Amino acid sequence: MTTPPPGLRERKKQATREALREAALRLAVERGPDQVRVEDIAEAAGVSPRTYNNYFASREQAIVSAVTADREARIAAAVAARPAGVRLADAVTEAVVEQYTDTGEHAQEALLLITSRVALRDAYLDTTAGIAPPLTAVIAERLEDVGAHTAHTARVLAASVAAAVRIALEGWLRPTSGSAEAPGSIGAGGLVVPSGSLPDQLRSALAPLGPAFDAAERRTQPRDASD
Amino acid sequence: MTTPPPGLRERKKQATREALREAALRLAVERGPDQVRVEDIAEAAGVSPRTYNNYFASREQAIVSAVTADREARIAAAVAARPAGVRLADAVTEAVVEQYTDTGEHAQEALLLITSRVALRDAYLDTTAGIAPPLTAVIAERLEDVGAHTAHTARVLAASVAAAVRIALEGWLRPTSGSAEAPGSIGAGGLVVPSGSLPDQLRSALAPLGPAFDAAERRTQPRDASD
DNA sequence: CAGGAAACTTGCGTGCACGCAAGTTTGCGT
DNA sequence: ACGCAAACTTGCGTGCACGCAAGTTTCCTG
Repeated sequence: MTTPPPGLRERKKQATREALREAALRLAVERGPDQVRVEDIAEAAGVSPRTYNNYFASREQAIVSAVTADREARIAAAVAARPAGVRLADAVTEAVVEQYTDTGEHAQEALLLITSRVALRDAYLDTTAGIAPPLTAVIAERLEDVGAHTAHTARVLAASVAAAVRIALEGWLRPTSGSAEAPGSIGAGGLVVPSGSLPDQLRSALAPLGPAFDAAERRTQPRDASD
Repeated sequence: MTTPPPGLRERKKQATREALREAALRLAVERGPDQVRVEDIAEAAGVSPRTYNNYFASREQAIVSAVTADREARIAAAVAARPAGVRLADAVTEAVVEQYTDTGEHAQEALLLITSRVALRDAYLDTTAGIAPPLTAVIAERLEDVGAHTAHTARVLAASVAAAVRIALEGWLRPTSGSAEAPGSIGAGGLVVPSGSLPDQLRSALAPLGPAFDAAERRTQPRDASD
């Protein structure tokens, strides 16, 4: 199920993707993000510029993906790894915190780079949307009910988590000035917490969703209170 | 506060934006979306192409915005208009349903056009993100607690609503047929008209968030159970 | 072990987003 | 009333996303 035959073709594809990721990040760090053209990345990875954006839709995406990589899959796996007894809300929260705080080795340097450019920051924030699909799957699995209604609920919850994570990240790397506030809207709580620790931001952003998770769990397993 | 003196400059700006919206939609309906260039829209609105995308970041955005227009503000207003007694979750749900089902006059034709092109469909879905900021403000106002914590909660809830709405819309116009229609004929044979009631989709997508709203409300007004 | 289909790469061409630096208009203070 | 400063428009140039139509590699089936 995981890899029946990995397929030679598929491995080359992943290798190319990885090469592009690495090249994009390396060049961005070396020269500064604005001095890197798609052509350069493609050349460093040994493919044509046209092939480059068969893999990435934007220059920023390539750089950022070197950091986010397979974070989506990791989060889902981390949730699945939690024992079935714990509150689903807690399982998700801890899994998210775990995967976002464990930045890895050179990721720190990359994050510094990312925060330095608005376009990169935005691309990084956009990656949060990517955690929804795998989260949907793993949440649906926890809500063992197989009804279509449950599937729908899982999807909404996963998307909400993604949105909350995005908000947390936005708050965390707030020191940026470029804000795209909607015109005509009143100051919607403009005074947000001066970025504290990332785990705290994540937890407090996810907290409001707790009751929604609890209710969803209760609907499918009302009997299971002390198991 | 709402309109001290609108300012002459600001009105011209809005007029230009409106002209671009209208021109974009009209041309797209007349010729088919792929036969409309930014240059055409700009010319029809009487501005330069460069000015055009001081207003819109993409061609699709201009077309879609003619339909969505000030839906964001309307939703927020609709929420604010509900009596303070009702469940916040219900207020939000009904406001959203109200504003999305009331398609308006010629919006039906436009929606047909939008569903016919993937790029337009995506742009339309992206507009759901725009309802979050005004929703945040109005939700925060309902949760009368002034703490920063409440502001944060409001933001997360608003973003979750936006995500849920997006999911509902995705499900609504799911029939993602290829629709590689030949240029020049719109509404020829690709009846992509999604069935299923949109209000139902919206309600069931928003339902899972109900408990989260309830909990948020309870936190700020715990005494008020039989008022 | 061929043969062929499906997938992937790539050169080419088009339209577009956006930075930059004038030029022009609006609005305000003196 | 006058002129200044900020905001808006716009021509120009650059890099990029992406459709299209070969050419090439991988994989499967008879």
